[in-house]
Formats: sequence, structure tokens, C-alpha cells
Amino acid sequence: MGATKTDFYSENQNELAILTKALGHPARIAIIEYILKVNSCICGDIVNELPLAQPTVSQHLKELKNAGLIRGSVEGNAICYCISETGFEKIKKFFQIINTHFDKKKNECC
Amino acid sequence: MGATKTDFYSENQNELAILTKALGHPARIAIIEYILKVNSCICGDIVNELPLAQPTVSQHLKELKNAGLIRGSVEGNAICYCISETGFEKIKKFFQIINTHFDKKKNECC
DNA sequence: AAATCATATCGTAATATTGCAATATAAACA
DNA sequence: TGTTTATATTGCAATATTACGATATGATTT
Repeated sequence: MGATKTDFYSENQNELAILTKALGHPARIAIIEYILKVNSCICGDIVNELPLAQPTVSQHLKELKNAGLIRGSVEGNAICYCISETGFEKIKKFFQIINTHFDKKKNECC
Repeated sequence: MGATKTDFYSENQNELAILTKALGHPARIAIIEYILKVNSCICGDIVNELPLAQPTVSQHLKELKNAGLIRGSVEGNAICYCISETGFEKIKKFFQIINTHFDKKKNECC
């Protein structure tokens, strides 16, 4: 018990869940919004922006990176983070399907 | 430790995190996709569709409903679930901002 | 080479989530 | 009224997440 039955679900379902789960924390939403604002930044910038310790921010960045929502490139002794299109493209497709649902069927419901 | 510092983040950030968190599980993605396919259904239909016990499905439905992603209306002794626009509209706005980011700045990055 | 700066990793405590058996609730039907 | 049907709630075990201090790594600067 307690462990998600990942094996049962489709690859696409698991992938989508990983992406949305990565966004499912206010700190990570704040990080994404901050990067959107400044275009690119380093870990230390986010530590100054959020009420979290450096290891915590580093961990959140790791999760966003693993999900494919941000990208990090070595820039001297720092690491420059920016938004990655690959992850967001996949989520975008999912929401396009939902929009189609509302448009076509007008969401007729009980 | 261990508890999210909800107080610090903006209402919009917390709300977005709740919505994406609710989608951040393959079972709940599967439930949303199933409802999209059949338009509306009852809890028992999902129990037959997924490898999860009835209480587990009920719990996932509760989370999706609390987040505002689905709606449930009493239909005799069953409850009819369908997709709710309110929740998805909020996520949609967030992704529109991200799309603007890619369009305008062409995501110039280090 | 030593100090500094930036980030990652480790270890751990607090908390949250996942899943289910058992049980409760509530409507429909015989 | 008793039974069936459909869903929700409770309680609990297993697991996962969140957060941070301490520490490691690795590049830059003095």
C-alpha cells in the first residue's frame, strides 16, 4: 500500500502526472513564474526570492528539471536555469483535448 | 519541517498548485481522460475501469472535486461526475502566459 | 594554494499521500 | 421493512514529499 500503481497506467498518463505533479507545489509555481519574469536566473536568485533554504530550492529545481519543465546550463561556477519547452508542450496537448471537449460537446452533463 | 509554507505564496500560486497537484497522479489523469471519453459517469464505472478499490477511487474523485476539476450531482442513489470548466479555466490562463513567454522572447536562454 | 562563491547531495524529522478493509450512509426496490 | 446498490468515511499501514542543517563538489578569485 501507499505506492502508486504506475505499471497499470499508460506512458502518456504517467508522463502527464509527473509533469503536473512537478507543478503541484506553490514553491515550484513561484519558481516557474519568477523564471518567466526574469527569463533566466541562478539558484541563488530564487533563494533570495523565496522563504526557503538553499538545499530546498535546489531540490525543487531538480524536480522541475527532471520533469522537463526547466533547463539548467553551467555558467562559470553557477548554473543558469530557464524554462524548457519540451515539458510544457506535452501539458499543452492535454489541455487542447480538454478545450475540444468543451467546444464540441458543450460539456453536457447530468 | 515537512509542511509547505502556504502563507508565503500568493493566492493564485496556491490555487494553481492545488489544481496541478490534483492532476499530479496517473489515476486522476486516467479518471479525467475517462470522463472526457464518456462525457459523464458514476464512481462504479471508474472502479471497473481502474485497478483500484472503491474507497480509493472515491478518494481520488474527492480530490478532483475539491480542486474544482470535476463536478458531481446526485442522480438517484448514484452520483454523476463530469468535467468542471472552472478549474481548467484557471490552469488555461497560466499556460497562456507561458505560451506568451515562448512567442515573445523566443525563450532566449543561457 | 587558500578563501570564496554557487550549487548539489546526504541524512533526517515532520508531514502528506496512497491504497484498502471495514463500516457508515443513503437512495431504490422487492 | 428488509435487501440491494452506490458512494462516502474511518482507520491504518506503506510510502512519498517537504524542508533544512551539515557537508561535499567544483569553479572563481585573491
